[in-house]
Amino acid sequence: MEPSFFERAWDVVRQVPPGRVASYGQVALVMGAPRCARQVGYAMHASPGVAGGVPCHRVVFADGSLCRGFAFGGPGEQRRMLEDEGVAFLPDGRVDLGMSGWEV
DNA sequence: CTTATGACTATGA
DNA sequence: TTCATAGCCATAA
Repeated sequence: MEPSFFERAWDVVRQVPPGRVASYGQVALVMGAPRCARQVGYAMHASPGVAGGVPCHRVVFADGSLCRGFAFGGPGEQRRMLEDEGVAFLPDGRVDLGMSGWEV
């Protein structure tokens, strides 16, 4: 059985090390679909979660903002998890992609 | 087969 | 700077 688009997205997100965040477009680009950022977001929604090996909380918008209204345990929970891993946040409430962005 | 939806991104005002 | 709109494409019905 071939891995679905979602499973590939999960595989890429799974490669994101702790303390780093990747944008949906970044994940899509790595998986070979630079125009499928939205579908990556869909995959995160359908992801098994951190318990399933998919740190979807490390996936943020291209500008570093997080998805509000959708959290694992409650609002602000995603940000708390990232801060706990050492991700740098800006006073605007966005992630410092230039410092904690997923870069090899 | 077509239509509708959406955890996005880029662009314009 | 923020806000609004268009385009993009996989999945579900």
